[in-house]
Amino acid sequence: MPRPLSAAARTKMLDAAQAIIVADGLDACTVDEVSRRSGVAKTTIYRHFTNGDELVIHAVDCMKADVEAPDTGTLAGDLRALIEQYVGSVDPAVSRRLYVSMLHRALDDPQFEQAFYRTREAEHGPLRRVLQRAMARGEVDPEIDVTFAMQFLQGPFLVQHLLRPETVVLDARLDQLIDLACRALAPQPQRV
Amino acid sequence: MPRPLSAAARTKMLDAAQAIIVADGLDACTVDEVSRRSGVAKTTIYRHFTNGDELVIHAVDCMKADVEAPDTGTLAGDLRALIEQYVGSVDPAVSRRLYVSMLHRALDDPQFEQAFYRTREAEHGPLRRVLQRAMARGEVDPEIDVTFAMQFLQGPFLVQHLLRPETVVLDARLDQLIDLACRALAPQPQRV
DNA sequence: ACGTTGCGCAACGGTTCCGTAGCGCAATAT
DNA sequence: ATATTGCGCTACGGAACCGTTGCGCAACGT
Repeated sequence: MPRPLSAAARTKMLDAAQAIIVADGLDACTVDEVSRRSGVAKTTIYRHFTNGDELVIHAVDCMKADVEAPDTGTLAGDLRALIEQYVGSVDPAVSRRLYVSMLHRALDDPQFEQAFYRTREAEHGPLRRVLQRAMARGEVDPEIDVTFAMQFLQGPFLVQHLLRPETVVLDARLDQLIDLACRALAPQPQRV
Repeated sequence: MPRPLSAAARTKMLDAAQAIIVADGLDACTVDEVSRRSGVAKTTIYRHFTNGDELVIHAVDCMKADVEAPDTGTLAGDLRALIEQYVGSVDPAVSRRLYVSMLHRALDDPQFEQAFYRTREAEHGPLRRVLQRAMARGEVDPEIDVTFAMQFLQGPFLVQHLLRPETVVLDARLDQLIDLACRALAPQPQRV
């Protein structure tokens, strides 16, 4: 039985990779830098991962914010709880940086594209559950498709997150935003 | 009076830069590559621009899609017309690539950040005008802030554009999307 | 206890991009 | 007509990454 790869070294380099990503961004997370900051030899890194991208992707995969689907009884309440969980568990600036960098790498690299989708799914799974519950309660127009409603809900927050980083997310507008979204998705009472 | 820099050379290199950006993306638009594909010597490029970034930014600034604010009489109609103009004037794949790359570079470079905002403003200025007209007509709840409504309208399309490139924008969902957005922004008739 | 084998270290070759230098040529302002 | 000066060419030095090699050491399985 061959001697197994050292779990300690693996931990050290993945930890360092994550630290680098948080501190300096995904692009600063190079093999040389991980080696330098972790104390793990570069050769060892290549014994654990076939190339640098694999290392980075593994590190990113371990960084998913775990958000749970709340159940406050109303869609608006659930949305608010979801967002509070989210902004409480990750630094918006770091998250934004990582998001953009992943999106960028995903342009040319299917590996990163899939990793990006995994992260997205982990973050938006709870949203989907919340939404489906709201639909079951009749809070959402039954003609509206779930995926479609998801896009609709994510949209304004994505704009805030990506394009308006200077705006604090949890300001007075949040309620208005949630209110508008719920209003849009609500079943139409009278006409049509 | 010193001999002026050659306008012909400048045109050639800017054209080449744009061609590269469209064909292979912003990251492929390097000084060496522009020199190679334009036939303009690298040294000449540096006589026209202080560094490679300036060249790229100039090229990008000349690539803005010029969209005009339509006036169909209704917010929904204007929105639809705007989107049709947009998808008719730029290749979504190219636009998406450029958008993400600019966003990425803007993370660390204020020059690119400003260039990105300029492009955004050029594209979304018409949207703002359309929206303001709708507000003047009373199609939008007067309590809603313009910038806020902008974010709300852009959001779902940004999601489509950035995250769901496989989805064609002009499918049946477009009407539904516009319908939902208008529904959300409409003045509340009865309660509250 | 022994030998296999992963680990650390240092260095290398390769690639890509940056920005610069030196030189001959040709266009242009006067 | 001539001198100035931008242009093209080739090459260079430097930086950042990548992935690999060779070697001595130490840890782990048998």
